[in-house]
Amino acid sequence: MNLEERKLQVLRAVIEDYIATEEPVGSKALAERHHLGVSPATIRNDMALLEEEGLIAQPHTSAGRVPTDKGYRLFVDKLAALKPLSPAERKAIASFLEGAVDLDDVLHRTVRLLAQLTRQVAVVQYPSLARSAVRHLEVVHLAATRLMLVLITDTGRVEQRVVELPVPVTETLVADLRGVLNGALRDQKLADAAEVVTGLPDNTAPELRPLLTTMTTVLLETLVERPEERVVLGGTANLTRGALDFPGTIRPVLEALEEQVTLLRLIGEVQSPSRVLVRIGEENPIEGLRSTSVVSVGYGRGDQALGGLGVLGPTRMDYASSMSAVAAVARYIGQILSAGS
Amino acid sequence: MNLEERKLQVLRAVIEDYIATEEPVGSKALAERHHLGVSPATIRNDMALLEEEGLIAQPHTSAGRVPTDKGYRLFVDKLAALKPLSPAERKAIASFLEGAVDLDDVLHRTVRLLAQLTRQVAVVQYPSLARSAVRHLEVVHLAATRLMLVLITDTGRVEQRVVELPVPVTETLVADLRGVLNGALRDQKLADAAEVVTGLPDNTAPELRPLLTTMTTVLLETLVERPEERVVLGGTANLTRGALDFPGTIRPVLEALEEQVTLLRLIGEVQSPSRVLVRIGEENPIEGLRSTSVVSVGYGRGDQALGGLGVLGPTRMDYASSMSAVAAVARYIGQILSAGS
DNA sequence: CCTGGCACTCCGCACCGTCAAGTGCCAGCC
DNA sequence: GGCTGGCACTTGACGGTGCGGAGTGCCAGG
Repeated sequence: MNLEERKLQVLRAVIEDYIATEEPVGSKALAERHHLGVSPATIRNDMALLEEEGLIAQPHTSAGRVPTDKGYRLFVDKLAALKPLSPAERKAIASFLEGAVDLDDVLHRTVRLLAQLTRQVAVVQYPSLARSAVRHLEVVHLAATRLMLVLITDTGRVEQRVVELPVPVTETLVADLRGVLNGALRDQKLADAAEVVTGLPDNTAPELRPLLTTMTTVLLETLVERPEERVVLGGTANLTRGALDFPGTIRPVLEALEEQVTLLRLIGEVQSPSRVLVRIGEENPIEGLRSTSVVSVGYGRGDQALGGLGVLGPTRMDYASSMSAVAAVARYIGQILSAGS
Repeated sequence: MNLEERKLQVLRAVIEDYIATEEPVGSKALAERHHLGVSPATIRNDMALLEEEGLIAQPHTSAGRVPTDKGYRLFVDKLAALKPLSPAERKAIASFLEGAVDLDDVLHRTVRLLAQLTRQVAVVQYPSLARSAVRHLEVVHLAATRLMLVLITDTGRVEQRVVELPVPVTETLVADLRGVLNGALRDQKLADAAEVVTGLPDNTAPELRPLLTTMTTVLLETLVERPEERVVLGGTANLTRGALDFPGTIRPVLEALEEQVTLLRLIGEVQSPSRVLVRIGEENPIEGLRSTSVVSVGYGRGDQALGGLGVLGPTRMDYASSMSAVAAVARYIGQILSAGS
């Protein structure tokens, strides 16, 4: 085995031991636990080289080595073999998710499952409204001047909005409205809905127009221009495990996790369902999460991403397991949402 | 001022100082900061008596005194004057909550508001389904053998459930069903819905019966027998403040907060909207929350409780402020839900 | 019944020496 | 050239020690 190769082996060994023990790892321990076939002294030389390259670092002179973000990055890119899930884990996924009664239920179960599987903080995004299609649009006549618009998507999301009208409307008018809206929007992607909707009032019977204009305004505003993206969070108790323990470190993380928008940036950015994205420490876009890593992936039907999900933990985490768990769960969710519920 | 009276003053002073400083408070400090008109020596005697009664305790010999759960209890019952909110706080409440577009939005804003106001963990329960009334019941014809039941309550909750049918149904049949269900259930309390619903199939046209039976089963099962009570949680980052800092203490709390059922027990138990309930440390029904206190109250329309909300923090918390904040927010929510949205 | 004084207790902190782990470097060896 | 054992050096962790301060309980006197 040549030098380059062995250096990588050493890096892998350092990372694996560090993940297992949470303590800086020294040359002697490495030589014992991994059969690299060379002496501690040689390993020391290799480590010195790795340190020069910025892949590992010492907390202080004469302590063991600790992987740097850059080291983890190399590890994830080149060295981490995807760890297939154990049969027990596969079974856990299946049994955990079956029996969910609706979308809320599916996603809440998912987040718990992920948190349990990876022993980390889990985040799951609701299927993006923009990328869902309209399955049905219901208009409910709550009162003379008050309607409720209920949007049901093909991913099972149900969004509602109350609309106050300037003038009273009759039940038959509402029925007409319902017909027009459904006819125009059914099976349309919400992303495409904007133009369909704006053109609507021009092509309909005059008596419907004022009403239709009001409704389309609401539709546009609440569902298209400012689509409500939601996320579910779970497993925060896992933050108290491990090196993130002392309070100064946990705090900014908890604060960041309270912001919906932050979470969305974390896992909601467009990403393909097939590629797991790993953000390590400083690579993270969000201040306060610079000491954590995020493993995320999109889920969806086929190659089309409907939303994202992922886990968050200390940079010192088991990337291989997390990546495969996240990928597996995303596949399941994709299937469930395709089956329709 | 007689002895009994002064002892209580001393207790109050101990609690106030302890809350402010988070450190055991000694006789000398008390004599200086509060003008009790007696010397430290006298206060020492009083403190010895208070300690005998179990109201305060010393962490160790020759340290200052710390209030016990029992001490806090007495304080809350007898000594804590309700602290009226500052105008700034009132304004914050109003501006925070106005502009909410739907129930989800109202409750999410509420939980953030409470967390911010009290600088503690906040919990808000969705209006109980059982105690809400049906405003509208929509049946959506998704596919030949698949219907979606959408329940809209007078508190703004929208619950949906997909129902698979054994046989295909026509659109007109669905319309009839919708009519029957709405006619029977509109404005009924969900708690009373069970008997109304069970009697339905007997009194309708024969062609509707099988369908109606299926639907009523679902209705009963999902909405009446197992009504989904939901809660929103916020401000967990506040746990990292103060004496709850070291990780061993924070962990069980975070774990307890992850359980929906636990949260429900915490604030969802029937409680009148007018009486603020305070549970101090060991009084808490939930293992893992024995080092925290919970301040909760019901909110609703008039005297009828629709749900609960509250805050959770270390036993060493500002009970007076928390109680008034919780009460004030509950009043607001009650109003908003009564106004209807 | 309150007060000042006093002896006592105990924690927190700083200091210190020892220990073990780990390193870098060097000379020697294959 | 590359690996190895040996060795001197550095440094944090740990346990013991001593001191100062805060706080107490008790007592005698007003």
